[in-house]
Order: sequence, then structure tokens, then C-alpha cells
Amino acid sequence: MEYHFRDIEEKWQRQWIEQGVYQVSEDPTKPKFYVLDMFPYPSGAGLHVGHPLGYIASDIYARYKRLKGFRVLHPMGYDAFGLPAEQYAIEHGVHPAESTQKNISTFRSQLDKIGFSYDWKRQVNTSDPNYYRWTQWIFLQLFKSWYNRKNNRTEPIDTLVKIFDQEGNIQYPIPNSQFQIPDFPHVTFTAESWKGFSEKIQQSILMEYRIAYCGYGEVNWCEGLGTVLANDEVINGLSERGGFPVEKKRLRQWYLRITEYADRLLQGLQTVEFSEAMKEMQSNWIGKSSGAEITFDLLTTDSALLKDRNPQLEVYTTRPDTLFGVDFMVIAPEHELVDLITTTQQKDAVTQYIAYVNSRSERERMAEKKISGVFTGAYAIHPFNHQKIPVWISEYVLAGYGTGAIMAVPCGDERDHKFARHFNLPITNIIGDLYNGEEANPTKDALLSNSDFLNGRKMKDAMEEVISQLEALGKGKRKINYKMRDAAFSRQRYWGEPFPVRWKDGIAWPLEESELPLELPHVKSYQPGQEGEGPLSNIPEWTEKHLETNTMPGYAGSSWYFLRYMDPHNDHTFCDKNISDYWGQVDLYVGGTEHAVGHLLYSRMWTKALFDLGYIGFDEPYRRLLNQGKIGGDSRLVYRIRGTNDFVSHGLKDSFETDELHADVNLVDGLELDMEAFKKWRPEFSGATFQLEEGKYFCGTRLEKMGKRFFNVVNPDEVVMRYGADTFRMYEMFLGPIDQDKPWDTKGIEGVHRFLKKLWRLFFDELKGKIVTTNKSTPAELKVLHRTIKKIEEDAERFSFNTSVSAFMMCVNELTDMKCHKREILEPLLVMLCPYAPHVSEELWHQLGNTSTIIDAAFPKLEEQYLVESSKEYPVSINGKLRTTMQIDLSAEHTEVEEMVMANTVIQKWLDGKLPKKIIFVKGKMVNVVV
RNA sequence: GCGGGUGUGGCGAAAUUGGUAGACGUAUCAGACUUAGGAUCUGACGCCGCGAGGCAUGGGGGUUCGAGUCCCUCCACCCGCACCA
Repeated sequence: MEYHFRDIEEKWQRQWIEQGVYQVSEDPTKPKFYVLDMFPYPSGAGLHVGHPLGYIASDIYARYKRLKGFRVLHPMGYDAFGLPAEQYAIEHGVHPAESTQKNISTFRSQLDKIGFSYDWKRQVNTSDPNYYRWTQWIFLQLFKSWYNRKNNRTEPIDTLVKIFDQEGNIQYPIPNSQFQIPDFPHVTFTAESWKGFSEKIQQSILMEYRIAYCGYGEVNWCEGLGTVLANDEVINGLSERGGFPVEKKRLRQWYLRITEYADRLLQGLQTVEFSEAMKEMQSNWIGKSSGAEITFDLLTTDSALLKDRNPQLEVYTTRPDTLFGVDFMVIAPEHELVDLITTTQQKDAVTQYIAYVNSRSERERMAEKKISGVFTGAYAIHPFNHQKIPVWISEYVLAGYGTGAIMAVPCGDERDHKFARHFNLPITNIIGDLYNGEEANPTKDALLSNSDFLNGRKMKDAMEEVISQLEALGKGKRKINYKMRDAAFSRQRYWGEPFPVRWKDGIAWPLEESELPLELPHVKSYQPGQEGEGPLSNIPEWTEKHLETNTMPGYAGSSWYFLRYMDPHNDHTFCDKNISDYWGQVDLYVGGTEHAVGHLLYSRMWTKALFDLGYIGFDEPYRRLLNQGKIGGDSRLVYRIRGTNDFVSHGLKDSFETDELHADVNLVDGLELDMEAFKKWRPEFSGATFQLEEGKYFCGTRLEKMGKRFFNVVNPDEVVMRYGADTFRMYEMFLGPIDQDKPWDTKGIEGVHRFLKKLWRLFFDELKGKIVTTNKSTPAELKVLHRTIKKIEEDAERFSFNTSVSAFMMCVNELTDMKCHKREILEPLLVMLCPYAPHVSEELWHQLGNTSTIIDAAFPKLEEQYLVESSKEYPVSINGKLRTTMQIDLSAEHTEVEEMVMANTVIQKWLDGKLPKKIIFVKGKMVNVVV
């Protein structure tokens, strides 16, 4: 009997489905465990061998936890809304719902072949109205809530209305000054004036507090995609998807008030197990810094406006201690004071400069950082020594961060230093010898000089001193700042969740819950509407009802999907509280690093909001995050002599002038090109001729991203067809540490396949058939088993799947050498192997006489008593150098101390009775003698 | 520039708290069984050396009886962020 993996895998996959063995329900008597994969976007390209890497790891862990007696929730679904489906629709005229459905079937059949233990009854699809109904519902909860900074939590907007009725907004100022309410210049108001406002004004004010809100703001507009993008979807001024240029534009947008959660998102990182890199990325994105906001009075010679309004310049700095090193001020070109303070003399220069700045695109500004700027003619007054400080304008100061204005300290800040040098501005040295006159020194450890009342003080102490002095003068205050901005939450696209919002007289009204889901209408054209409106604005039936024409972004559905898996068919609520109390946090979340600042932050924020509102019982969604590495492609290159159709083998290419072309990896065996297949591959190669080495054509190689354009995509289906799912699973794990990037190399897969065949031969002999015996095992055999159990268990707990596979291989090698076919040994081995190679272990388990369709034995428990060998071989080193070994008779069981005493005796004999200075015993494994 | 990570045979990699470095697998070489082998099995395989032995974990230094592992320093590569005041 041979190892017919295809029959076996087909058989068990069928049984698993028929008997629904991986369906799971709540069982309060058992501990739970939630293992989740980041669900895929079902693209048309299907899976390549890189995708399943994380899925296999999580599947192994899920199966392992099941064997340990846990109720394991292990679901899968599809993140199905998004741009590519819509772009495909524009190009091919296929409705996104259709192409998405088709892609999902492809994904599903590919996943099924690998033998995952998902509970498919719980599958979610974010583009399904039964799903996005609840996405819309949660949006409404966010819309109907505000962030109470005093209680530090999300609260229903009614509580805010009540407060306004009683005391106005004195205690609760408008959170974000970026937006302005039309026809309403006030910032604070009393209860009386609140009651006197028109409904429109009241609603506009409330909008400024809502967690999901609509307003005008600077957004990332991408003309190429015809939509607005969130900050994390823009990379170096280009759209993440498609690589189109992105520009700033002022548009009406929906936003999520994620900035209110900034501190909690930061704090929460301390309670979860994410990699340091991941935590770092998130906290960088949030970008918390603490410092001071300092107010400077302004002085200008001839501005009439200034006299009346007495404006002041607010700057934000993290280094208030350097206040006496300020040599000039810089404000952003977009700063509101620009027009106000510019003197007539400087007017032309400033206008010219602003024009220059406007002519530079966002991209140019980032790509080439030029030193540029212009003097406004105005001066700021130092709050302590009352000196005049010139105010400049420069593009290196960003309007969006802090107050859009800085105090420049050239001796301590590199950018300020360069600016000062470029424009020949004086540089005050406040750090003595630590400033060399050549470049800025951003030290925090200097003793201050030239700093008035701070002279001789340590910088760190001076910070506190300056802030309290400023506060006393009313010229500044302590201030915490964040880089993170509120998240743009609307897209001018078709293929997304419609907003459950109706507009009436410029006021957004939420739909009733009974009106959900607000289904996406079918459209024929996906062209955008007027002035930044989405395709929905072209549908009369839609606009007649005054429904919002934007749709939600891709991250809406993925921000809460982990909750829906718990209770996927509930028609009354998004997820029953009792059920989410049982399953709780995701215990293990597996996925790539690319979602560090997008999906992960948004879903953390939604979880906090839902927690605050009492819908769930935890405020961090993911307890532990495992980032699998990427699998790269190993491309194959061929060399064509320039201007001909003649190809030379890799070793000969240097003798010719050649062009390097990619050959499809599937046409190459190892390095050897299948020339006939190559000719048939593409018409332009049909007449190709080859110059060979040793009768063969060898290709060159290069490691690249796995993708269509490099022709290096390896499809898991083909690997599974050739070697079987179990081999594929084990091999992907064997490639290396799960969190490391690595190239796909099909060569090594043979070794894993050999292992499975070898395992099979422990049970079956070609001639004799089944050879498993019920004989009692020997101590040596038990030792092999026990060591393997220990290793596999430890490896599973620390996600070291590659070393686990090695341990299996070694175990089977040793058992083969011992000719061990004993049931007592093989049975536990199969149980352990089950997570890695579920099909073959199930089949062999079945052959052993256990008729269960899923191995339900607990993970083998390691017996406490290790078997003691009859003798122990100690390595001995003397003075840490010379090494030899020493045999100690251990025919009986001894304690470690007794072993040491014996070793001591032997050593003395060995040293001819001479007493060693010191004998060091190391973990009962080794002895070091110091003579 | 800032932050994070990695550096070990021809290659992928092991070494869990400092304790016989290179497990396991590939590749290569030699051999066995075979009509045959892309099946299976055995052996060799870090470098130098006939050998005993010596040298080896990116380079240099340190702590220790003992360092891939800990400390200092330099170098290389990868990833993320980047005019954030």
C-alpha cells in the first residue's frame, strides 16, 4: 500500500464538510480560543503561494488549541468592497457584485484544497447587505455619539444636548478648530444662546462633536482614482493603489474623530502583544509629543489691521527650554496671519513666494526639499526679554501640524540652522561649547547660557521652569500634540457601503434602524458625478430621496468583522452581547504588516467606541498579533542577443550583448528551461533559437516580489496537485521562521514529501501491508517520543513551526532506524502531527482503528518521569579548554546531586588523585573542571 | 536623518535561561539495490591539515572556567516613518 495523498485528501476533505466537524458553538464549560486571519480582498488574480503562509500557521495553531481542549473559533471571510472591483467593472462592464462573487468562488476552492479547519458556516462578506446593514448601523452609533473628554469615553449625543441645555458648551469646547460652522463665528455659548439657535445652527454645532461627522476639510484628492483617500492610503504623495498623484483639496467629507482616541490607542498598545516594530509604527503614526504652546505679541510698522485686531502668533514647541535661542519665527505659507502681518514693503516678495509655493505640487515638495522662504516685515516680541524677532514664511513649516508656526532655534535644530545660514540670519548660541558653529546640536543635556534667568540650568529642568513662568505671564501653556489627523471616511466611489444618511436643508439626518440596510442601487455607469460627488449622484432615484452620494471606505467593513464572526446570522443585532462576552478578544490575529496604521488602528478605535457605548465588553480587539513574512518570487531570466531571437544560456551571456527577459517560472525545472514550452508560451518566441551549455539552456535567477509582471507566481493549486496539501502545508512552515520574509524555492519541497512517505512506511509495508504492532515500547523508543512531544509543544507555543517540522522529521528518522512500528509510539505521534498534516494523520489514525473523523484525543501529555538511561556520557572541559568525555554508571535512578558526587569521584580518579580547584556542573549535562 | 530588525556552511536554517555550534532539510560527491531511476537505502560534506591538531557564528575589543547568545564599538543589508518644530 502506497501513500496516495490525492485520494486521502479528497476523502477527508469531503468527510469534514459532510459531518461539519469544524463547526463550533459556544460552550461555557470549556475555555475558548479565537484564532483569526486577516480576511483577504478577493482579487481576480487568486491566491499565490505567499497568501496561505499565515493561514497555515493560524490553522496549525487552531488545531493545536483544539487538541488541548479549547473551543476554537476559527473563521474566514472576504473583505469584498473596494476599488479594484470597481475599476474592473469600468474596464470590462462586469458588475462588481458579479466579479466579486466569481473571485470568492475561486478563493474558496483554492483554500479548500489546502485543508483549513475554518467554520465556513460563519463566513462573512462585507459587500453582502446582511453584513453591511450592520456596518451602517455601527456608523449610525458613531454618528449619534460624541467624545466626552471629562469621562474619557464615547457617549450618546443626547448627553451632550442635555449639557448644552443646562450650561452651554463652556466646559466642552468644540474639539477641532479645523472646521468652521457656516454663519456661526462663536466658539463658546451659554445655555440661553444654545436654546435660541435655529435647528440648523444647533445641528451644525452638534456635527462638530460627533464621532462620525461631515465637514469641509483639506483631503487627499486622487484624480486618477476619482476619489478621496485616507492618509495611510497615500505613500510619498502617490496613491497606494495605482500610484496616481494625490493633491490636497478642500471638499465636503465624512470623517471619523479618531484623534479623540489618540491617547487610548497609544495606551492600549501596552496591553496587547504586538511586535515592537508594529507598536512602533502605530505610535509613530499617532505621533504624540509634549511641549508648550507659546504666544508671541506681534509688531509691524505699517499694517492698519494689526492695530485694531492685535493678533498674536501662537507657536508649538517641544523645546520651551530653548526659548532664549530663538532668532526668528517661521509660519507656514497657508498660515492665516500671512496677509495680516505682511508689510507693504514686503508685499510683493511675499505674494511672489506664495505663488511659488502654490506652483509646487505636494510631490515636488516632498521629493526635493529646498530651502526657501521670505521675510514678512513683521516682528514677534519675545515674552521675557522683549526683543524683536523677525517673522518669516517658509514651506518647511507645515500648516497641518501644531499651530502652523514655529519659533526657530538655529543652534539646536538642523532645519532652522540651515535656514539661518541660507538667509544669513544671526545664530544665538545657548549651549556653549556644545555648538560648534558648523551644525546644529539638538542635545537635551546641555547647560544653558545666553538664556537670561535660565543661565546655568540644565535643559531638562529649564523646560518646567519656562512653562510655569509663561503660564504666570499668560503667554503660554503646556501642550500635548498629535500627528494623527481625523480619518477621512468617505469615498466618491460606487462599490462601498452607502451612508445611511438623508440630507434636508443642509442638515444630515440619520436613517431609522428599520430602514437598514440601505442597499446599493444597481448602476450602469461608474463615472463620478459633479464636483467630487460619487457615481450615486448620477442616479435620480437616489438623489430624489436626498440620500448621501458618497460611500464608505474599504476599512469600514473590516473595522468590526471579527465581531460578526461570533454571531454571523443574527438579524436583531450586529453581535449578541452574551456571545461576544463568551468569545471575547481575538486571542491570536495573524496577518501581514501592511495594515499597521490602517485597518489595525481603525478597528481598534471602533472597538473602543463600541465598548464605551456598552455593546461589547472589551476595548482592544486583538490580544496578540502575529505578522507572517512575505514570500518572494524567485524569477527566471533568459538572455536574448540584442536585435535577434537567439537566446544564450546563462553562462554564455557575458560574451554577447543581450537583453534580459523574464521567463515564466513554470516553464523552468530548477534552472533548466523547457525550450519547447517556452516557444509555445508567447507567439514572439515561437521562432526562438538557443545556444546551450552542456546541451541545456540554463536560466539566471533573481529574487523579486511575487507578481504577474515578473512571471514568477507559483500557484498553490499546482503544488498541492503535485505533492499534496499536507506536504504543501508542512513545507511552507519548514521554509523558515514564520515572521521572516523568504523566497519561494520549490526545490526543498521534496524533503518534506519524503518525510510523509517515510511516515507512511512506519504503518505500511509495500508487501506485507499494515505492520503496526501492539508490542510494548522500549525505553529508547519512549525517549524519542517524549523528546518529540516536549519539543513540538514548546515550538507550538512560540510559533516556531519550522523547528516543529524538523522535530517531526528527526522523530520519524529515528523510529525508522529503530524499526519501531508500535502503536503506543505512533498514535501520539499522529495526534501531534494532526495540525501540520491533517489529512494523512487522519487517514493513518483511521487505519489504526479509531473511527473518529477528527482526531479528538487530547494533545499527548508528556509523562513526568523521563526515562533514565543506563549510562550517561558527560562532556568534560578543563579550564574551559580541553574537552573529553566521561562515562558514569547510572544503572539505577539518581538525583542530580548524586550524579554530581559520582562525577566528582571519577574526575579525581581521572586527575590521578589531584584535587581540582573547582568543579562546575552545568544542568546535569556537562562538567567543567578548573585545575 | 529617526525608529525597528537581521547578519551562522554552496543554499533554507537550528542552537528555548551563556554550556559539545551547524540539528533538520536541500544541493553536491561516493556507494548499494536495480533492465531502469526523477523510487529507496548507506556514507562523506564549515575552513586549513596526510595526521595529531588548529581556525571558524559580519569586523574589532571586553566580561566569564566557558560567548552565536551578555556589554562596548565599527561595518553591511532589509523594513517602516520622514521637513511633525
